[in-house]
Amino acid sequence: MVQFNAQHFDTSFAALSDATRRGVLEQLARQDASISELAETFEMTLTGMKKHVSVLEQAGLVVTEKVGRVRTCRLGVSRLEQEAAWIERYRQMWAARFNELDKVVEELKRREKANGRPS
Amino acid sequence: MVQFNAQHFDTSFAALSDATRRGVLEQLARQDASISELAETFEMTLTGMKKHVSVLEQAGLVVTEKVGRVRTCRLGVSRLEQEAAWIERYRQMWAARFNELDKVVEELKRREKANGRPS
DNA sequence: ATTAAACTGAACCATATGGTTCAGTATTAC
DNA sequence: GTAATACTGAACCATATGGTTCAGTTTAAT
Repeated sequence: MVQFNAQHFDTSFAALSDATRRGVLEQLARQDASISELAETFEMTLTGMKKHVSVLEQAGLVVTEKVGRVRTCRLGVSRLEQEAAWIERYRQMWAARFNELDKVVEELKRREKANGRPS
Repeated sequence: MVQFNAQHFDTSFAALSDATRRGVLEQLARQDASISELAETFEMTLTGMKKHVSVLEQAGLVVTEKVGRVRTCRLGVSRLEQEAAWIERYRQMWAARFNELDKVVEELKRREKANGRPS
């Protein structure tokens, strides 16, 4: 079960914080793959890759289905919408903060100019 | 020193994967703060908060300056541009992948319709 | 000159992470 | 029926993470 509370961000950002897992996402974007195939691509044991896939699955970034003896992995429903939104909000706050600084700097320049002029 | 190689994503996504650290970023977006102030907000020891700030600093999300005995923390230069770009690229691959599926579904529908019609 | 405040570093702790090996189980191929 | 394939789970390992306490150091206030 994918979570949607505050922990949600913890889970998905953590999932993205590993190069192998980001690589898995890129591979799955091109084509669905089995655990074996992913393990081979990233030169890792099956067990190791299984763990990575589980992490991605927890984050809702990947879904898997086992038919016969092979488990097929595909991109999940999470389009990282909330994560993109969080980052965008941060960027806006960042911008707002620095616009404030710009205003201060402008104000200082204005005053300096006024002082430089003989009263 | 902030890193800009492949590890860069590891570092910054990991930095974002903790609720306290995301909270610190939001607080700093409103106003610069000392370690003490941040520690108080998040009900944590100074030492604990110092560690979080260090993680954010490593990721370039925060810069600090110590004057006198207080270290002031402010938002850093990283505007998460590359991170936002990575996520956007992922979203586009995701979309492309599902458009493909849509095409397949449409094709199936088309054929079904054709078959349903008496030849 | 003392004392208090603000940080810092080392040491410690419990738990998580990223990997492995080894020993299964279930499917498929021969 | 036997053997190979594909995965799975348990156990283990080293290192990282998120937190603490304790013992400093430096700076500011009295």
